[in-house]
Amino acid sequence: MYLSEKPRPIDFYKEEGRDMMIEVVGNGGLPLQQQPQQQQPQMILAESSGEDHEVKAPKKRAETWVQEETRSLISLRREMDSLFNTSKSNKHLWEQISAKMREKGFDRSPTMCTDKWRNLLKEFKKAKHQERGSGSAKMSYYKELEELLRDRNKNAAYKSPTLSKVDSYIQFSDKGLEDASIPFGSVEATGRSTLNLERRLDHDGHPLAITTADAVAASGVPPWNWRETPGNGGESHSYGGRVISVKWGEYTRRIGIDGTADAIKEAIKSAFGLRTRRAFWLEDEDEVVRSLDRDMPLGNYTLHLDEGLTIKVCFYDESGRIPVRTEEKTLYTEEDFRDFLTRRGWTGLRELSGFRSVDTLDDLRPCAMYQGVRLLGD
DNA sequence: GTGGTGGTTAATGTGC
DNA sequence: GCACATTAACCACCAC
Repeated sequence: MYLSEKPRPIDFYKEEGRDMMIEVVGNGGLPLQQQPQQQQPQMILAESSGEDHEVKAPKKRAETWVQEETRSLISLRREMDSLFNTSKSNKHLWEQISAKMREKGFDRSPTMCTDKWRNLLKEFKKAKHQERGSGSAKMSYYKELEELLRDRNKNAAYKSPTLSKVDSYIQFSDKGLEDASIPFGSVEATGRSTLNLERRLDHDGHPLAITTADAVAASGVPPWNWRETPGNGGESHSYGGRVISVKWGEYTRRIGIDGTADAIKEAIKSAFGLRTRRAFWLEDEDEVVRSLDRDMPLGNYTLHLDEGLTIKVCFYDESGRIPVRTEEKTLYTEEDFRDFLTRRGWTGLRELSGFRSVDTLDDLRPCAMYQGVRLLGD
């Protein structure tokens, strides 16, 4: 299940010189990221002994990062923060972060991760200067950044030439946003926000157009992509329909269930900012999995996300005989699997121990090592 | 050469 | 359709 209705992010992998490129797998596979057909760039391929092919492309924005992506990035960057400052080059670290992002279902190249991180820091600083102590919504985006920077400050071993500059921004603490129960998202202190999805649903006459927004508003925490807009920040509507409480980790959301099953799913996805393909389900307090429908019992539910199936994939050089690198890949759906194969120009996988060929997700074995299988003649 | 940073450009979203 | 806001992507500069 892919939870975004938007087209996949256009990932112009940029390796050197900040030129836009398309990542090409080293063993001659198809580009990992492909251009939409309607906007095919002029390709200027630069062969470099079996390495990446560079592709110049007109500037094209990738899909805007959603909350879950941004939080993953911050989390990963935070985990590796100590490594960043002991290394001359951080390139490989960003590659690791990018790889982990992909494992989570987010196609973001190292450069995209780097740029996002830089832009986040810039926004963070800008917001602090402009909205010092205002308790604005934007500040809550950066609570985790603030914590990271504060951690750095505490860490005496950490020495960065830019630390002093960064630190000049982290003395600020927005008390209105210190509440750890507010996990993420843009929080307008006085009211509710609107969501892109909300408006889209509304225009489509979707039965959950109001339910989704109001159920989330009831939690007081709109999803990451919600924007504050003039005219909707003052009033707080209470939702009068059937509402369940859904818990995911430490986060709890109230979800309106007066719509169809699909609408309820959308509401859950919106409320938690879910954008990956991972399947999910709800269990009640007796750990009974409940189907989503308007007649489901009211009460408290726990959200469970599919853990996926992780395999190892060994990539070979153009001769197909010399292993070049190994990647871990987590797959959630058959569609995920097919997409993974298609991007590399593979028709299936072959298990290295036993040489069993696999072309469906169900036949994959967790943690097993595979190599790509191409069509004969390719 | 690389990373950090500030500033800028431009694609895209949003409101009217 | 236009104006404006947001933000991904890019550039230039500096420090090391």
